[in-house]
Amino acid sequence: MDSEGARTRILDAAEDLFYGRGIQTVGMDAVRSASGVTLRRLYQLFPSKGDLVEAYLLRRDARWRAGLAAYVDATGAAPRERVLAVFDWLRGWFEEPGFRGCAFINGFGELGATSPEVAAAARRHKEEFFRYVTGLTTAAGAPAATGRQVALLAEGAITTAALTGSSAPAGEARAAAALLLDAVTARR
Amino acid sequence: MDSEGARTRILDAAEDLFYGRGIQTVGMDAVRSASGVTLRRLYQLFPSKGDLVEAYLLRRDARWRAGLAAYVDATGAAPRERVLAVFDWLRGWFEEPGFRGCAFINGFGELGATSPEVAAAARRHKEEFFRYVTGLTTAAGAPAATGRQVALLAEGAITTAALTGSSAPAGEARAAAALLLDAVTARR
DNA sequence: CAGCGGCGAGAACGATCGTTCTCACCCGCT
DNA sequence: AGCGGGTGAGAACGATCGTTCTCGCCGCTG
Repeated sequence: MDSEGARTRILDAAEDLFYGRGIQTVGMDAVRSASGVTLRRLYQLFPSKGDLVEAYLLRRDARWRAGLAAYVDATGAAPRERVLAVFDWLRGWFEEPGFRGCAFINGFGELGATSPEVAAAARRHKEEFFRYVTGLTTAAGAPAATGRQVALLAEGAITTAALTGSSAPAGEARAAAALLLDAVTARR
Repeated sequence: MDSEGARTRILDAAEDLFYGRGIQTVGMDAVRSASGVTLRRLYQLFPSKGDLVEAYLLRRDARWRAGLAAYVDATGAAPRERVLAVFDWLRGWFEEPGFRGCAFINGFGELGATSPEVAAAARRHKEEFFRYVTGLTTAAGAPAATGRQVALLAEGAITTAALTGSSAPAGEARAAAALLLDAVTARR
């Protein structure tokens, strides 16, 4: 019963439930029974549901972006291929069982209007993602505007994949990104 | 108190509230007091909250797509400019006060996992939008794949504009769409 | 050994929400 | 005039949820 283990057990359960069913839909009791922890422990570690939601989003943001960066780094390819690797990673994500879109967009749609914390977490996540993609595209010799356009393609692919349940948008977005990159770096 | 007038008053209030604050956040009583209708009338016309939500999404889908199509038709320009007009219309939408992203993506994030009706409505809406955009791009001489890519750009612009509160994504997506169109129709 | 502080399990509380019911009232018909 | 059916306003009901409290138990300290 060390409190560190309980913390991650709780966060694991909360992530499964919040991401899979929505935040408002799952009650604290569901988190408790899924994590096997007692209700008192849960409230000791996360004094309110808002705190738990914030911790869930924070950890998911860090993991998501670290996973993407690790994949891109592992390709070790040329700058242009590193940009396109983002979409390969997205395809893999889309095909994971239980994929249900971007946790931050979902959370924003659900609570963005009523919870400033959730709205801010979603904004930070997208900001960091845009910054990361723009870093990749400028390394490939494209202007910053191209980075934002590539990020828009990724964004659209994520929500479209979630709605349609297909991973095809990853490939379509990837092809569009390649076209954009080539159109803009050809003048080197 | 004709029932037709009550119906639209209720739907107007429901749209304001559901879109502005989220579906689960607003109770039937809020819809009642905002519409000025009695609770009994409300349940006569919409026997359950799910029915009201469905009607809200249905009407919003029809209005949204009709507004877009009317704008594009009013430009009356060449096929290529008709595609780009979509993004001009999006910019105008983004700048409306109270803009909070796509009602269907928000609803899907909130209830997609628990309400098959909401999920289906969101899917139909995006399908119709993709079909419309693809129609515009094929009229401009581009293959169907380009249509889907342009739609992905629009999709990404919508959610990014909602999160950042800026209408800039409309312009960035528009420029990217122009590039895609030109790259693909140059070989005419 | 006696007492005490913390823990697990779950009941309890107060608020909210979707939905239905009560009750007084008014309208049109005979 | 009298009556029945529908209406408006809001109370009431049952369920759920976030949060806290109770109670019995265990291990530690003097």
